[in-house]
Amino acid sequence: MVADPRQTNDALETCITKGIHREIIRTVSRNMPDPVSIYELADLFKLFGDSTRLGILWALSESEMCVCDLCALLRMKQPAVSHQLKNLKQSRIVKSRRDGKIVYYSLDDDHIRRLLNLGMEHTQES
Amino acid sequence: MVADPRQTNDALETCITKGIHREIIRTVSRNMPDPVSIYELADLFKLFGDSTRLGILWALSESEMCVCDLCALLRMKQPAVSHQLKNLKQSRIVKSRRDGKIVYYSLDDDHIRRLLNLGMEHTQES
DNA sequence: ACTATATATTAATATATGTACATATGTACA
DNA sequence: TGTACATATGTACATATATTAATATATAGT
Repeated sequence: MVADPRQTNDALETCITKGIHREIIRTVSRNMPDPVSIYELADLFKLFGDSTRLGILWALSESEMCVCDLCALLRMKQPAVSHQLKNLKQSRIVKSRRDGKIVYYSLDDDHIRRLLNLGMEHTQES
Repeated sequence: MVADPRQTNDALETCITKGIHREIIRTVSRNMPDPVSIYELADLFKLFGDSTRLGILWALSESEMCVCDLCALLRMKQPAVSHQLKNLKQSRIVKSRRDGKIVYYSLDDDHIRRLLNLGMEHTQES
């Protein structure tokens, strides 16, 4: 929960020693995204922050796959996979297409793949 | 919780109709990162998946700031800020330096800034 | 229409996570 | 060394989130 950064007038008095870095606070405050954007971004990352979903996402970054394939690959129960796919689809991280009985899932756009790779770069480097 | 994708032999039998897309599963399975990497990556993204921390991170992407500054900017209680900074620091997302009584925090490396921007790009575009 | 299979949904429970409060630690300065 | 301030930590509580099992829906083929 983030307070609205556009109303920081009295917040500047929060510090006991009041005037510390007032200029920085004002400047940063002007450049902060609005709270709604922060929320939406947090919701995006939240979905990346679970190894189950991340496994699904990584798999889909390699190839379009059906639910059944994902179950086999990740050794998960089908309802669990469907459940996570639903979350991911609602946030437009993955998309699906149906071919008869089978529903194929894939990443919604290339940002997702780039986020995965960039994140992995960071965790692997140190 | 992700099962070890290197042991998918019998998992291939999970589907009732057994042989669906066996080749895809084998190929993707070979390209999956090991489970530990998936976990670490999930832990990274988990920390991005909260609007409180994301506010802190965005602020720090604009400028190095002390705890007190962050409290004022985000209108949060000091222990709450410190608590999140501790999490972020443990995962090497932020780093700190002390100057007398004051501890300054900043982003640990440029991957973090790029992840923030890339994520924001994705949420803003649709 | 009936059956089998692939996927989706629902509800219950367990677990993880953030928050708030009290308190502790560390640093500077008198 | 004693006081004030900046930051850190620990615990309890509330809430969010994942997981599971049971069940429902949708589609294809007979």
